[in-house]
Amino acid sequence: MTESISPSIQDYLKSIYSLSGSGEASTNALALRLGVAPASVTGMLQKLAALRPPLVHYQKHQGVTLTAAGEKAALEVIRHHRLLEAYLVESLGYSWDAVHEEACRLEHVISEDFEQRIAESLGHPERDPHGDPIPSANLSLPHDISSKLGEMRPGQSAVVQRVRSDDPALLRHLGALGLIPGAQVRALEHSPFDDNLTLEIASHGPVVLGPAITLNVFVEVAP
Amino acid sequence: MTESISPSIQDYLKSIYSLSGSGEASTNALALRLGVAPASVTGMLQKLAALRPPLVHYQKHQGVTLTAAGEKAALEVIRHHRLLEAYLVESLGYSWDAVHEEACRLEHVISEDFEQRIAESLGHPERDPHGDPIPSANLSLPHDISSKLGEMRPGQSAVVQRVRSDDPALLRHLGALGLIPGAQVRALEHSPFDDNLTLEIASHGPVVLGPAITLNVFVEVAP
DNA sequence: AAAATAATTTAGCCAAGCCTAAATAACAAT
DNA sequence: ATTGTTATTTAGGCTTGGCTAAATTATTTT
Repeated sequence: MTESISPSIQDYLKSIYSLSGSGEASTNALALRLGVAPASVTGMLQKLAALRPPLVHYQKHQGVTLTAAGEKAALEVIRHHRLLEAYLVESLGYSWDAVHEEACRLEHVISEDFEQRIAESLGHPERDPHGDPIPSANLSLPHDISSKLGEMRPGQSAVVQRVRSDDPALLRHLGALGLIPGAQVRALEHSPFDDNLTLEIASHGPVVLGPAITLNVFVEVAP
Repeated sequence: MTESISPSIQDYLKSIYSLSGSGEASTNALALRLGVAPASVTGMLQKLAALRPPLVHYQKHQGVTLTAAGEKAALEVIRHHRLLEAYLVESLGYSWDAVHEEACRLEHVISEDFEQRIAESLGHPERDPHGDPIPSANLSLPHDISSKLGEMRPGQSAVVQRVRSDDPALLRHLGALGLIPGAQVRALEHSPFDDNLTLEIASHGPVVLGPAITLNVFVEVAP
């Protein structure tokens, strides 16, 4: 029935899933994200499209998107990954900057039984430690209504929803600033040319943040 | 320095370790245990012996044993495996017959950090759910002084130490009998020809057990 | 000791996933 | 429209860890 979906394939599906949020994923972008030569990506895409059932829609030179089967497989891996991240933090005392790598290795090998048990022991959490939503057991995801921190303007208040980064150093930095999911923030000032944002973070001092940070933190702006 | 030790190599080392408890491991025995053709084993053994440092002592037609480096690597994997089995039972509510398969997949991918955290959270256990000793963090193992249940004779009492099996069905059966590590038993009768043993298991009725069982359960006989 | 059997090794092959180098297609700019 | 640039694909190879079939070595039996 379903051809075995190798760890490598799972990684491709994950990457295609996140890159094709905005349209189609390009060969180059995938190669960059996967740390692999573009030619290798082409080869794999051809293979994924030739599987029965196909996991991707692929036509030469036109990027790639997931089929329904591909998306299902991707969401299964993403659920594993995010549940694991939550479990590592909640139950084993990992810090949020150390979980990504471990989850990346574990996500390919845990059983559905394991998945269910950690989900249960965590009380079926809806978000991982970075604020990313965890696909439910039937693989549905809530609609995302957050906007970028960098789009806030002076006077607006918001709650941090999600931090998009796997870089331990950046995550530690954000943690030290208190810029973590749930944090209350208020925009104080915006510099038009460098796009810096001066931000007041509840229970921490005000800070000036560049776009490298503000474009990767997502917030829900207060009404 | 150390060439990367792939999951496949780890499996070979594990198998060589347990098979060479009694002397040297043969190509055929390894093939059988690993579920692989004998020719594949030969190929891998040649490779393991050619690594720098070599992981095995190997000479054509003469079986194989681990080098110091090979044994270290084997014990690391075994520590992972047994700690994981303990963790799955203690912290995630697995039954003892379901942990082997999961641990077999996880053992190759967990980090030293993960290992340390589960060891700590379990209070550095000395045995896994089947009674197998867990190598300590510095990879030492206690000397085993147990004997086979099948060697008990009427009148002797003992405590079950260890059950050697990965077969879920057998483990469930033993669990139902109460024949688990820690159980107190007394030999009532021994049939010389079929080697059956009639055993009284504390808090359970007496049962007659064949050698398929009694040779795979290890006990410490009371003085 | 020779022959039969069993165990092991060699030889040659395959699939998965990666690589580099060369060819081609798409896109942008004059 | 032609040229240059960039993105992508093709072609050919490599490594890992398997496989089968045939050859060889070891062991047992007669």
